[in-house]
Amino acid sequence: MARTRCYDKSGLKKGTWTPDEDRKLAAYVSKYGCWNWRQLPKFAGLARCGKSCRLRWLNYLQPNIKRGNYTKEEDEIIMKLHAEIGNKWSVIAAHLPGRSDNDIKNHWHTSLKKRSTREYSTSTDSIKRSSNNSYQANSQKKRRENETQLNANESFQLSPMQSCSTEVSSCATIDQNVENIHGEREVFQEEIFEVSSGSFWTEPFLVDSFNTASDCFVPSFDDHGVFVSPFSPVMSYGELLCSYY
DNA sequence: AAGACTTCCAACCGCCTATCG
DNA sequence: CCGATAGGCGGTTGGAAGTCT
Repeated sequence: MARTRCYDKSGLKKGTWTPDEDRKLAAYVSKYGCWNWRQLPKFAGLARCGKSCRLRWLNYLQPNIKRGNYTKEEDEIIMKLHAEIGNKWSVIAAHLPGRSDNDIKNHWHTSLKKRSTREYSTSTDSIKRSSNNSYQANSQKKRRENETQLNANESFQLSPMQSCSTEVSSCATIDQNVENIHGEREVFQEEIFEVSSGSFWTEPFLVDSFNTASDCFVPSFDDHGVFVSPFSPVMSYGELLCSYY
């Protein structure tokens, strides 16, 4: 399922994320937020590109992310929105709290697309019958699309999961105890990236300070070293990792 | 049992837009 | 205005896992 691990020309790692990388990223973003995705991996001790880190965080590591087990209601919402606005996965994701656009996209391509095609083919006859009203229907649909887009944008802005800045602020108010990750102190290859001298915004990430208390969300890990989300009611990242490792 | 084929999904890639100096 | 940089999005791919023959 996962891609093989390899390194690109600049020495950045590609492919499957290891539990260790997940811990580093989750711990860093939970504590400091995503202040700059391109610089972040450097400070988090990751040999990854910023985009890769961002994707990993948004799709798997961030709090209250849901995995698998789409409900009937969620399926219907996806089908309905897709029929209205097309492949606007981020907009659709804004209507499904806890679901990432990538996850929804995959779900669409793997199961809903076929279902949609089937339903479309069975309803073709009725569509033909109603073709006389197609012009009216189109203009109504366009209006709906605009409204949907506006609504989606509003909820997108309000969603704590979607914006970087809200991630930072919300993360900064949740309790942190990174020392409990894997039941041990996190040990990084790079002990200290730079001498600490000020606020987070000017201060490079001091990895060894994980054992200090702060107000961030803590990605906790159970005895087996798997991530346990304190938020997800459906499937924690720990459950996901359990299925892998 | 084993090879071929299919399904599923994590992750990458390239493009677009926004922001900043 | 323009170029550089960063974030975000949608399309696509690689490959493990499952199923079929």
